[in-house]
Amino acid sequence: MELSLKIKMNQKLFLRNPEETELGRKIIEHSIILIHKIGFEAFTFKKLAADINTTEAGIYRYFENKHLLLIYIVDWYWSWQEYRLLFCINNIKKPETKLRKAVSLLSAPVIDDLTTPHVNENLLYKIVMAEGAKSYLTRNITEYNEAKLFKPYKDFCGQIAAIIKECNPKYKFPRSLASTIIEMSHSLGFYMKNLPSLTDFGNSNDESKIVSFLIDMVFSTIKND
Amino acid sequence: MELSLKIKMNQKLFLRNPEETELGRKIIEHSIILIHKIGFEAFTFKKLAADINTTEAGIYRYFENKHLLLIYIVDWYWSWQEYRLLFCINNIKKPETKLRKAVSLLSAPVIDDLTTPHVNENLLYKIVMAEGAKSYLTRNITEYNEAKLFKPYKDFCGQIAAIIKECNPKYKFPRSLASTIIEMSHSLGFYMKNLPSLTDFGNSNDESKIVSFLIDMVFSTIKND
DNA sequence: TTATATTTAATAGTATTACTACTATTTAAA
DNA sequence: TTTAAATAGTAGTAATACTATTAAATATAA
Repeated sequence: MELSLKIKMNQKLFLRNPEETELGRKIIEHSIILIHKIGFEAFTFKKLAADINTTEAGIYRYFENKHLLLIYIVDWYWSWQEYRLLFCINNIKKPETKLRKAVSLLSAPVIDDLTTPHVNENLLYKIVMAEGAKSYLTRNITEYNEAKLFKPYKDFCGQIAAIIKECNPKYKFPRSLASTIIEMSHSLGFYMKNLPSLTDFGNSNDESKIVSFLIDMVFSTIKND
Repeated sequence: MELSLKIKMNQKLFLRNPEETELGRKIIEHSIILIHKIGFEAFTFKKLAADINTTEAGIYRYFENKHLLLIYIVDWYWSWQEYRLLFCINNIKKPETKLRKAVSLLSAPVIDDLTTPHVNENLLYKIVMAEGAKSYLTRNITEYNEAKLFKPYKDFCGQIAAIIKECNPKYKFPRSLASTIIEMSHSLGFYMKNLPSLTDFGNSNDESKIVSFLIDMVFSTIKND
């Protein structure tokens, strides 16, 4: 069986849909590789153009600027994570088990999903960890939010919040706890590698410790009622 | 009584100490005002120079680039918060009370500290909320970390972790929990204003709800042993 | 088929940014 | 008073983030 996964993206992210042409797909594929390699600050459309044998203007026909391209790939990531989450908790009845799986999913290092040929999820995971916050830390946040550009992240947060509410319908702060889990699963992964003294894990590179910390915190919090 | 608070900053942050000259203090004062006004991305040394009647090159004599200036003011903020924390928990014996005070300190909106004439702490608090993560989300993180540029943030985290350990010496993840509190007190404040559906507070602008959420989470977590 | 739109792409520009090098001026020391 | 050290200003440059113009390819209509 050969599957190919396609995620429908918000039209306001691009001038022309990169999914629809060979050049567009190459832009996505190589922007992930290049941002991972040199970082978002040093990343330019000119360098990307050189990598895929097109011109700077060629890329501007797809994306208005590099920030919207970042939001595009970050949105793609959260949509993919939501799909993965729903897939992996399907048929599970116990909400506690679902929550445990969700936390593991977020903290475990990602391996490349072969149903998406032009997206390397492992690199994308690292980009979201190191640059993801920059997608919403912008002066345009209100405008972008009104255009629903942060919907995938919010939807994912909503899914986790719903599971938390299943575990304890009386718990007062399901959304805040959900964003805490999501945010910290990535932040602690970043800290562990770069600023290990902000964690209790050294730079052990052992993500299972992040899972232990978060699971303990989450279940203590929602059971304490 | 007239007090004047001075924080000793890491020498590697600057080429010439901005605390020591009138121009230097103006650079700090107006960079805070300008970054708050137009955001870190749009902020340039040229615009700052125009604001304080000097030249671009004049500012380059103090700071190598705008990113190091950002780290400077963010470092200043965390050093100041640590000083505030130690001041406000002084003479308090019960570690639980200390922890409660610490969380409130982090989430409450800051008012200008008059002992620091050239720093507007209220604006600085907003900058750290909206741009603070950019100080360490950089390709130079390893180099900067080796130069101890993130020490003030780590020290602050260490103080909170120590209080957590006082509350429950057996708790396994004091540092991770400390960074969670610090990170989320700011993130949730930002979300509440900009992406309210990621919280349970609407855009009520009521920071006391963040405090309730965090206090409940922290004490549930450390007591559950 | 030919003429004419329409789409697509490459070239060559511009304003701004992030610096650096050089020159002039002021201040301080010998 | 001379000289040197510190400070400030001017004028550049390479790169960035775009935009406007022009050229080529493709599709459609007469």
